[in-house]
Amino acid sequence: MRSTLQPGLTNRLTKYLRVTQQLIEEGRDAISSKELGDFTGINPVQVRRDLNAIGFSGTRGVGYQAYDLVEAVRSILGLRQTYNIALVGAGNLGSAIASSTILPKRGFVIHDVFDNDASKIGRTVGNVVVKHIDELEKSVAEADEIIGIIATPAHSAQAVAELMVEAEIRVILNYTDVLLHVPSDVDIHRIDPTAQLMHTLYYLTQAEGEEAS
Amino acid sequence: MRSTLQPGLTNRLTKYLRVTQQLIEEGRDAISSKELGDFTGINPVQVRRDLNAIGFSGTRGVGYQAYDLVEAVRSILGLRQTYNIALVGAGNLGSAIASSTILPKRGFVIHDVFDNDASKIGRTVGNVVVKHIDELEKSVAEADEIIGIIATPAHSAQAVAELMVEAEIRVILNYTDVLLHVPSDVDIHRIDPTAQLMHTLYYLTQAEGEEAS
DNA sequence: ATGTGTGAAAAGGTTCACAGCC
DNA sequence: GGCTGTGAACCTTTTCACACAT
Repeated sequence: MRSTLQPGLTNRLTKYLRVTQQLIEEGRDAISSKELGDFTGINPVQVRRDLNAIGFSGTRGVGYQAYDLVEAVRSILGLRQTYNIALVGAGNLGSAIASSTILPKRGFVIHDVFDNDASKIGRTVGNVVVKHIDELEKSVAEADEIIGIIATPAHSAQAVAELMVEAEIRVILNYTDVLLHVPSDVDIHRIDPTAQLMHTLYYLTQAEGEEAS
Repeated sequence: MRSTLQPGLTNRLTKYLRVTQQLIEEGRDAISSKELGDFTGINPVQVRRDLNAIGFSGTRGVGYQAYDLVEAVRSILGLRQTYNIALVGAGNLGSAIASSTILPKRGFVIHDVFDNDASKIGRTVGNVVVKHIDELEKSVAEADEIIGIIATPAHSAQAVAELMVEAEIRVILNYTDVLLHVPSDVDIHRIDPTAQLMHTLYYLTQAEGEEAS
């Protein structure tokens, strides 16, 4: 509980956490810095320095104890509680998110799902019953939700974001491709698959131009 | 067409590109480095240095010309062609991805959709007819696809990845939460919303612990 | 042998400060 | 006034090299 960790470090720790959790599910026991590096795209030396920095040690010639590593990282990051999430949009995308196993595995629970389409209200997606968007503020307050997910058509996204801000949501995951305008104390994260594609394709096409050997 | 740009730079350029394209859609004409910084989370000074590095200039007191900026970045990154994509999984998630506007806007076309569920074959998602997964290799070769998206249930993901590798797909976008094991010349990108959440929540909860004023 | 731990050097990013053009 | 352009100091990350434990 000492001073705040650096942004880069915490970001990398979350990556180690996800990879290690998955490897544990595959039945793995010990994990090397090289493996963590391969799966996260982070340099193995950096991995070792990071784990060292949070006071976690491996055994030479073997690697790091997977289960202990997960516990160490979770306790350092303070990720021991679960967070309730408000999801807006009960279409294909919203349904997919609500039934995904990714969120619950990391301590996130889709606690409420909202839509403005009367035909969807009352249906069940994932484990929850879809409510009308008008109930958002009340539900968010009741379930103490600080995270919201926008999975609506693009044209509704800004309006939904404003409702969320009004309801004191602090972090918004935006699955649409519109730029949301919100106060600066609200964190926006856009899920944009093209970001990674563009970056990767640049190197792929570069490499093709250099066929010389 | 000179030497390869640094990874960090290309990565940031894609962010400027996305934000600028969106602002243009909102009718904007000129954009300041501060705005680009706010929407991308990148330091404004860094933004100016980056644009300078690719030889793009703004006008003092005004900012950067949005349309020209998009063109400059696209030509530097070589993102002028369109790429055909093979999408596997025609459930809720696959349908959502196939009908999303994000990909086409950036030059990506969902050209083929596959599933192994007979009841889905022949249906239309987005603009394309769902084919049986057995046709993947042939379709990928015909449409020259080097990008694949996995939007299946988790238990099929590894098998699909292997089919894609077999079909010479080079870049895989993985929407499931399994760790895919593939040869190292294949790029895997996992769409994981929790990465950003965990990182953000760490700072949010830290801040709460420091209520001192 | 294999994989951690760590010093030292180099590269990349961030921040401050300020000059210069609209 | 507003915002770009850039030098200089500083911090973070990457990489090389090698000692050391199992």
